[in-house]
Amino acid sequence: MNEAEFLKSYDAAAFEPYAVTVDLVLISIIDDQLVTLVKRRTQHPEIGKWALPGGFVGTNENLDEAALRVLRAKTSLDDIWLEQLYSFGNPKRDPRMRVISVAYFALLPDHVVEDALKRDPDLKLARILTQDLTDANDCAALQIEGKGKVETAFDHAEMLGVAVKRLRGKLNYTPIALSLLPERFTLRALQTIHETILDTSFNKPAFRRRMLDSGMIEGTGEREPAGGAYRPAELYQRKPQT
Amino acid sequence: MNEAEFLKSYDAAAFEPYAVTVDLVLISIIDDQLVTLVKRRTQHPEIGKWALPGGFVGTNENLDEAALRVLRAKTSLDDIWLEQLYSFGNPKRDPRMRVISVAYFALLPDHVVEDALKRDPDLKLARILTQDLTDANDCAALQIEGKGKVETAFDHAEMLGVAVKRLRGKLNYTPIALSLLPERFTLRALQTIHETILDTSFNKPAFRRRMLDSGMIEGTGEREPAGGAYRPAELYQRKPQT
DNA sequence: TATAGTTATTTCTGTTTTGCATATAAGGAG
DNA sequence: CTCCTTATATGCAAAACAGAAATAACTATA
Repeated sequence: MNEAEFLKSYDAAAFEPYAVTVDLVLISIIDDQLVTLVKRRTQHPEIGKWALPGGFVGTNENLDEAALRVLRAKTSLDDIWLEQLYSFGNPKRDPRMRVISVAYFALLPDHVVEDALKRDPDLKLARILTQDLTDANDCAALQIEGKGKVETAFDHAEMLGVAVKRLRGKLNYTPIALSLLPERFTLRALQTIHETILDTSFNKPAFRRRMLDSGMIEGTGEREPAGGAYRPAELYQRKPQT
Repeated sequence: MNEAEFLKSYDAAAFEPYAVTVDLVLISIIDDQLVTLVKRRTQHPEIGKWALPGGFVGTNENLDEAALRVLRAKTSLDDIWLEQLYSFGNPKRDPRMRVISVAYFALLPDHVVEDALKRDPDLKLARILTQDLTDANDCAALQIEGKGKVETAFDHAEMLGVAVKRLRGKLNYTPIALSLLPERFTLRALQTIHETILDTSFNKPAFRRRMLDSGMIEGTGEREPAGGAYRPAELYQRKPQT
């Protein structure tokens, strides 16, 4: 379609009934596995498939507010990091009508996930299978409990893939991983988070140095409660922004 | 607004006449200055202010296609790098109606800019003033010729700011800067591009090494045409993806 | 009370990267 | 042929980094 053809359809386009929605990729790490919150669709279209939580953008709220509202409905929301991810507007992405969806992306510490699962019994936890996420393929697959791969609704597999890629990219130069941990944490916990997200393993002293030198965290002189039969680790915390 | 209140307004929200548009931040570097293409608004609202080129998303095209169509209308488009930037949906951003705008971001080599200015005589070149772009402020100001700062329409200053920040962020780990250069270029030209975008200066041998080691470019054995009274530099080109 | 087992933390050492200074090369002008 | 300018290569010290090894702190058990 060139510019001239487009202009002819201009008025129609401007008033075609669009819907604008937000969809939330709510990522956490539980038992050293990358997981996300999904709901099973109970209606057509895409009935039976797994979908990200989402909702329409309200008349008087901006996009961030809509995302926060949906997030607040799912979680108790104390200090959740949330950012806009990408917008999806394929004309065929929803067969009912033209829907533009703005995907948002949040990281939840595990206790927030527990809370979310309690509040909304339809929410389920799905493991994100990153093997399917390659340079050539932006989509991630999901696995629910031991069931093997499950089908994802609409273009939500693509949203998941973009979220994981963004997460991986930001890990190196932002304190984003701290959003997955409680306020005080051990270096081992932080390293496990990094390793799970990037699907690699790191040398321990090197990782320690990298984190401390980055200025994102600082030691609190305190130790973790001595539970196991080993030396308790020091607790660290986020360093206030410079 | 909580979930219950929102649900009451649900049906209305779904069919409120939204418009979805794309706006293009078309960045180039001319005479060692960061510039972008803008049009002066001739109608209310925001009459007289400077706006980014944009257009409605058509009924049967996805967001990328809409952005490409608008870009194609402005340029001869041979091998332009284009990516989605961010979506803006403040309810008050356009007083006429609710408009969700998906901002896209492209880098144009200077000959493409010349072409664009010829095709659309309303397009003007504006210098991007990055001094106004700080950690606390996402907005960039514009300057047209020698006129000093000009006023920007809608939330376009914010779009510009986000674009410059994205550009700066990607410079280090992607071949994005090559989009601003012809196919073959000298290392000096590439360094000037980097310096202009980041508003710093680099050590020459170090920059050379960094670029060559990054694997993004490779030498072509050829030299630039010997024009000035000095040794002609070797011409480099983008290395095909590994 | 000692000792083994486990993990945390620090120290040490060699390697790689980086910034900068210097030297050399290639062209034109006079 | 000499001078001037810029490109490119080389050399070196400082800084950043990775990994191995040593040490510390704790529990459990003999």
